[in-house]
Amino acid sequence: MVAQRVRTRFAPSPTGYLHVGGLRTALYNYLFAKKMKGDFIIRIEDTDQSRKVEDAQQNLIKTLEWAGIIADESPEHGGSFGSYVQSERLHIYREYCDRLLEDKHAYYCFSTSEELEENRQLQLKQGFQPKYNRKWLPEEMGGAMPSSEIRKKMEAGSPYVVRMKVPDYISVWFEDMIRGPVEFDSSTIDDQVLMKSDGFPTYHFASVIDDHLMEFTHIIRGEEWLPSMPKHLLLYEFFGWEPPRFAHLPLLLNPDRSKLSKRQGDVAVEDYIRKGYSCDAIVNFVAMLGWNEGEGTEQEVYALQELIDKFSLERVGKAGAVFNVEKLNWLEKQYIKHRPSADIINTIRPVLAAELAKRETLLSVDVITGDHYLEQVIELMRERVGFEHEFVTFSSYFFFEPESYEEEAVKKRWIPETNDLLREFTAELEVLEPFTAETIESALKAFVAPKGLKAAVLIHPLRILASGVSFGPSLYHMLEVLGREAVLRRITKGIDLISVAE
RNA sequence: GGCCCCAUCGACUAGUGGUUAGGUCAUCACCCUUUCAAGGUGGUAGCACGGGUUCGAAUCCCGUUGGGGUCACCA
Repeated sequence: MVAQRVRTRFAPSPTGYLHVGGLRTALYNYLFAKKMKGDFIIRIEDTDQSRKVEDAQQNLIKTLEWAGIIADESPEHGGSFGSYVQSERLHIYREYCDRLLEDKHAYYCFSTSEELEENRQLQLKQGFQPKYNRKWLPEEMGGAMPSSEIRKKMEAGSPYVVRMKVPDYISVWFEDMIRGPVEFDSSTIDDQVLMKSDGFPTYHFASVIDDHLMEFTHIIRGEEWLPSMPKHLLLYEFFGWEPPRFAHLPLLLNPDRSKLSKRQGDVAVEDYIRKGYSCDAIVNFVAMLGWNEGEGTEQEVYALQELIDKFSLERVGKAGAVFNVEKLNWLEKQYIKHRPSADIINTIRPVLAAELAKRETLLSVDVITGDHYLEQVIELMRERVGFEHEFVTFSSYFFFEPESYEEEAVKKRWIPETNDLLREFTAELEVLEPFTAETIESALKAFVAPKGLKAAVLIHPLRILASGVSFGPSLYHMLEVLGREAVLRRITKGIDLISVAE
């Protein structure tokens, strides 16, 4: 057999936002395809019109692209295997359904949902596993329903579904690329509905047909699909198609080890984007949830291209992984530490603009929105923030006057002489030339030494007056960036306020 | 409940018969230090249990327990 070009897919249903588990599934499909020099495709599974959400499709694709996962073929970009939206392929499913009907691998079923439910309850009460009772299985297929009855219903225009006829007592086997051999007994499988009464196919039917027609070589999906493998395999067999290779990924888990879900934290990728996580960190983090390079590697930080180069399905683990935000936070910090300031400026400028629209600043807007100023703030703060937007929000004193002073810190750092010392030192700052971290530092030390005081008696009050808070970057550098005018203004104002307070 | 999957520190994991069971996050202590971070050093902490196989099991087999998934005209 000639080696085929690898084709993988991510097939979400447009019912809302992109789930982080979905992101990982998409990512692994993408990484595997790219690693194998193949194609990654997005297909939209919208066979349930009732759950369809407006704009979900575009959002899904947009979010994947945000993460750097670009499809080679998709509803948005086209491709030669379209349409990539299942609701636009109804005629195809109809055609293949007819084939199954003709070959006696499927049959019409006119049972109503009430009837089905009644049957289920009855079986439950009798202690049986609930299963479709095959009431409408035709006589010629081994059932009890005469074809005349079926014809009568048809002619009356009664609503129906099409079910697949699962053979009794055969074993279905396949080799999962992650889990190895898995075996099922067909007697535990229900006669799955293939076509719903609204004329739409079910997931199971549509995905098998599309996976074959779109020539996917590998199906990489979540473990929750493992139990429906026999249905899918049987369909391949009915059609005489060779199934692709399958890999079922372990689930992403809540801290309590149940399937990752809302209610126990955020599950939408959009939630994390909104909080300020970068695509670098999210992708890196999610990639490591279930995959690792192995072989004694101690690397934790991987760029997307690096993941592509190193990815392999063999190194995907079998056990579920807890989505641990702590480590994600750490990763985010790693990226912030090393990201070029120009990139950071691009993302924080809008944040700053939004703040500026809300609040007055006494600083020069031209200066504080300029590259030079922002770059200085970034270099002072990059090891102290958890998210990029915190360059603005966490250290707002670089852009706005402090509105209050940390009470505890004032109490701790103020002695009776503090304000007098501050006044005296201010006079020196006024004439200091140039006004740099270096000169401020030596001025302060020279000021304090003859008095037999420690630098700390001024350092802490200065920080509090200049920033409003007791923590932050190097004081001297902070004052330099703020500039003489702002520093003097803040000290003067602060002395007044704090004197009054005492 | 039936079926299926899974099982190394609190979390993510390395480990494929012989290791003082390694790394990262978190946590604790110390160092650095004007604060907060960052960084450095060190520490606490793990092979679910029971049987086999073997000279030797975290590693192989069986069972138990535990966890999870799935049993729709949803995907």
